[in-house]
Amino acid sequence: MGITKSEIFTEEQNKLASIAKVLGHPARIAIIQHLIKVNACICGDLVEEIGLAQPTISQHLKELKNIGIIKGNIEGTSICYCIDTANWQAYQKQFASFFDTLPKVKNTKCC
Amino acid sequence: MGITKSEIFTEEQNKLASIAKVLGHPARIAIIQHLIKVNACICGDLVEEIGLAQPTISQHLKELKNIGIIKGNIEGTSICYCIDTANWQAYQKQFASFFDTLPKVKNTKCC
DNA sequence: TTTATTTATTGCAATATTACGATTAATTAG
DNA sequence: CTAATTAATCGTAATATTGCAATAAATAAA
Repeated sequence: MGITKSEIFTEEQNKLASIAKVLGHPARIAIIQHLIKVNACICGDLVEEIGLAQPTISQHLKELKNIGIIKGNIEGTSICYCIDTANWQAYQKQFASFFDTLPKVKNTKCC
Repeated sequence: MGITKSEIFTEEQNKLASIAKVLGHPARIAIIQHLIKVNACICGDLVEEIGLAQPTISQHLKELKNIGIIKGNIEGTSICYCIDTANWQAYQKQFASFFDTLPKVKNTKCC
């Protein structure tokens, strides 16, 4: 069906999955890494840097903006994008605590 | 096109994205969380616990196994699944260092 | 060997994603 | 106002994902 049954999962599970999903594309990872590297830049810079068409980069930026991991500021005819630090740190914590839930002790039951 | 241009990205970007992509579905988050909770269990348990059809759970298990975040051990007619601790910790570090690349200082350029 | 149990695979329908050309805003410069 | 610049949106093609019924495979129990 191609449609996720989100209603059978907790809000926490859906939220974490939706963030992971957005991070689940190399172009979006590359966009984030470049934004961190240069602090802030415009869409056209990312088009050059990454090598995808402008509408494609614009679409990826939209998804990153949707979950709030980046934000854009209008500057004349262009839009200056950068990481949304507050949300970044919140997501950092969410992933950290997700990975931290695994006990450090060895499995005994099987595996 | 629905096809990702992986060749224009670094191996690191593709790897991180592919892990995030697998984590980008609430059913797979739920499977992981249940495996951590009960240490190890079989496919049938997850079908009951999560409420998706057996082939669907089996497919999600396959994707989790593909990136090595879980592993399965044959036990009679059933297969005992659990977290692959070594890979788990490797991925934990990868995500941690990804999130850590953002400097803690304030943006000055824009945003 | 037959039956039961458990999981994987196949095949399919519905929907989502990725990518881009063409076009449309929106703003600035002249 | 007009032209130039920049980014968003629209439309569309190709492919991927999600989910499940039906079936197959693999092992254990009788």
